[in-house]
Amino acid sequence: MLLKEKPAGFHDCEECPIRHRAVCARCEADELEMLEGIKYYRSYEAGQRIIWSGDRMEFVGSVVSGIASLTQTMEDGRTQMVGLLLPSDFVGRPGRSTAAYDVVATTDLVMCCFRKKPFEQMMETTPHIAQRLLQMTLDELDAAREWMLVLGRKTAREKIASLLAIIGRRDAALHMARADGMVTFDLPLTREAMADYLGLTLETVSRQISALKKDGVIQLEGKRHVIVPDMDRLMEEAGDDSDGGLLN
Amino acid sequence: MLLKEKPAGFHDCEECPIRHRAVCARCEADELEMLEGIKYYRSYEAGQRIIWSGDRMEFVGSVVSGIASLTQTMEDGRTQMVGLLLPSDFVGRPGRSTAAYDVVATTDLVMCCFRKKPFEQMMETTPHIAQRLLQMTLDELDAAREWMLVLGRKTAREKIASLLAIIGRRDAALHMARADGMVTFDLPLTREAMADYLGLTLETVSRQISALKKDGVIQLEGKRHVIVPDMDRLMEEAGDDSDGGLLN
DNA sequence: TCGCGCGCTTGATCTGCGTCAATGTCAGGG
DNA sequence: CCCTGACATTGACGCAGATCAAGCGCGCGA
Repeated sequence: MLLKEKPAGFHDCEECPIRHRAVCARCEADELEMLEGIKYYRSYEAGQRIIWSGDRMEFVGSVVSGIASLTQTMEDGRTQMVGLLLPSDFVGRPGRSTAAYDVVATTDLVMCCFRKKPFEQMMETTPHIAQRLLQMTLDELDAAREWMLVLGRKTAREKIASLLAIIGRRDAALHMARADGMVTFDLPLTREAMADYLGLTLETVSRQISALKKDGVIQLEGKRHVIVPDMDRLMEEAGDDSDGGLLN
Repeated sequence: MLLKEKPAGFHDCEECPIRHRAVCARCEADELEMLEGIKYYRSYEAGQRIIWSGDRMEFVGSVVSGIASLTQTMEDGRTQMVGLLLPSDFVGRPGRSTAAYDVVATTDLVMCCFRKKPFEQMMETTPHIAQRLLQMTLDELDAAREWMLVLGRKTAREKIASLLAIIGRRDAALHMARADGMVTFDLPLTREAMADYLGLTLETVSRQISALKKDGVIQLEGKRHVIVPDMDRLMEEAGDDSDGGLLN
């Protein structure tokens, strides 16, 4: 759905992720903003497909709120999620005209979009955009490669722990670590989506979550709300020696 | 080993991959060339480790000849290859000071290196470099994500077929397709390296290669030389619906 | 020329996870 | 209130691929 107004809580350039964390490290978004009809907001419902693999890409943009996922599917239906897009993450590929993966709204979602052609022209005349995009793309590449280790070499239990650690870490950074060291968050994914991300079946995901719960690594409230009493323990379960953050 | 001379066959900027396929889409390498001591060549022997994960990165560069691989290793020794670097591929990450993965020379290798600091300064003043690097990084990201599907969802047989298809395709493009449609190449990897790339054990790699041979999908001359009578058949075995090339 | 070691193959057995199937839980709608 | 459908859990069973182990082929240095 195309939004006539900027979504509530997002005024002008100020809170727009393009400005803060994505393209516009030095406020090129202001300039984009001024170009009539280039920038617009759009909302999607959970489960809605935003882009089909192979489609023409009409826009690039970034996630304002909600979660989207990049997935690849084989003819026989096997699917693998290849990227999890969180608020401020960039979608699309300057210089390529057709999409390489499906993009699906995993939760209700608001995107901030730019028409592709003018954006590309903008990129050529405004060096900071390319430099900023390069940094973001390198971050995504690192994340993808870290995930390759998870997919290729970790056990089901370690996979689950890795996923929980990533989501937990991100949430801890967002909401500040709690005094008692506990980390708490809602899982934004169904068991099936987790399975697609981890290269498992949903049954295995469910079993391993139950096992982690039984062993006291996590606690559950309902199906989706996770409490991690000891983040270090969780990361140990994940077989994780990395610091997880981007150290630079 | 630091080379005093440019390696045979590589004169000035002309054949340097930085010029042709990597950073220097519009000949910035000429400028770099002029900066004393910034650019140099270096050779490594097969098996030699070029960079340890966590090390300070002193340089960025690109592969001139040979094959390098990016690998991640867990404390217990499980390792996953997260990238295969072929001639013209870029190594290193502007803006980050420590390496995130091990880089290992899989074959004898020659690299073309730039000292990192001056290269970064160069990038700020020469927009085309960042734009070129962005395109390359996006390509690598696509490759990494395609590989996530292989790691997460494909069977051992499909994994092997996928790897052979990638190498074969690349080689076919390089040496031009043969009239009879056969594709022929040498495997640049040991069975163990293939296993690390595919998230398998070397025994499984060996067995599946034998199986593909028995079924007539490939032929072998010695251990390493592969003949693919029918590339389409191989790609079918790989479960591959993608075009493989970058369509743009 | 021989022996040594490395890369590779092949066999036997084990096991983690996929598969199939039944059941549980909960929110929303009539 | 119950019915329905989406999501999740749990159990029984089988198989692809890991693990353990033995042996092969070939290049290389003594």
